[in-house]
Amino acid sequence: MKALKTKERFYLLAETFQALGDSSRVQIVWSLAQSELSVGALAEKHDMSQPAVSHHLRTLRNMRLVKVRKAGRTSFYSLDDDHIERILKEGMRHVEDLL
Amino acid sequence: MKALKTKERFYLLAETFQALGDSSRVQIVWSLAQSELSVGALAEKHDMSQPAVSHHLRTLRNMRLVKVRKAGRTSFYSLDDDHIERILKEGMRHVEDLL
DNA sequence: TTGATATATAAGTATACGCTTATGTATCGA
DNA sequence: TCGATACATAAGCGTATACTTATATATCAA
Repeated sequence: MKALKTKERFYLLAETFQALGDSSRVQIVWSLAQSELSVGALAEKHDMSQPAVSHHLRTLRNMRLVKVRKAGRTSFYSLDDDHIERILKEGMRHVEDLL
Repeated sequence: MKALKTKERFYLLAETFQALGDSSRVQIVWSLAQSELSVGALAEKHDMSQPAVSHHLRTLRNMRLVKVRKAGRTSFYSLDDDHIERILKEGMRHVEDLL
């Protein structure tokens, strides 16, 4: 698995950015960069339906941007690794320069 | 223009990542991180049609990820600022961890 | 000016995506 | 066990996006 073709790496890279390329998802990820949150808490915080949040979290999980910790019937989500927050912050710095 | 609403900043952030969230575009941007290139050179390098490349470059220009320098009938593209390359590299580090 | 080159734009089409509504699954409390 | 809670998944719909083909604009060379 180590010797993945260059094209496939770029494909994964694009998929990663695409996962962040939605207003709802990037706000979810931003919230998770501050603290671990449950699905319901995310839905309430961002005024979204529970299925919509769940769907977005699956997209983010697929790209390993977030991870789950299950406790009883509650699923707590958090960022999967340190890269994610750096990508977000660097992206936000770019956006701030646009203003 | 400085006091942009939080929601709008996240919307721009999502648009920025979305611009990078395509396999063709992210490869184009990666190439431009190495050197300035013309539209034709990019089309040849990545085996894409000229209109397709031009269209992608417009998307990237809209988010100020790339900039143009015109010389005669040739348009040379390069990255717009330093954030872009850092976002790419950090994203690639995340992807490498997936392998 | 004429033809060729380099890029940009437009129109049309096929696919992908995000939302809502409805339903399924698992866990807890009584 | 039964009902309620928390989350996940499925289906369906409307919109957005990425490509190709065709055409427009601008510059250079002769």
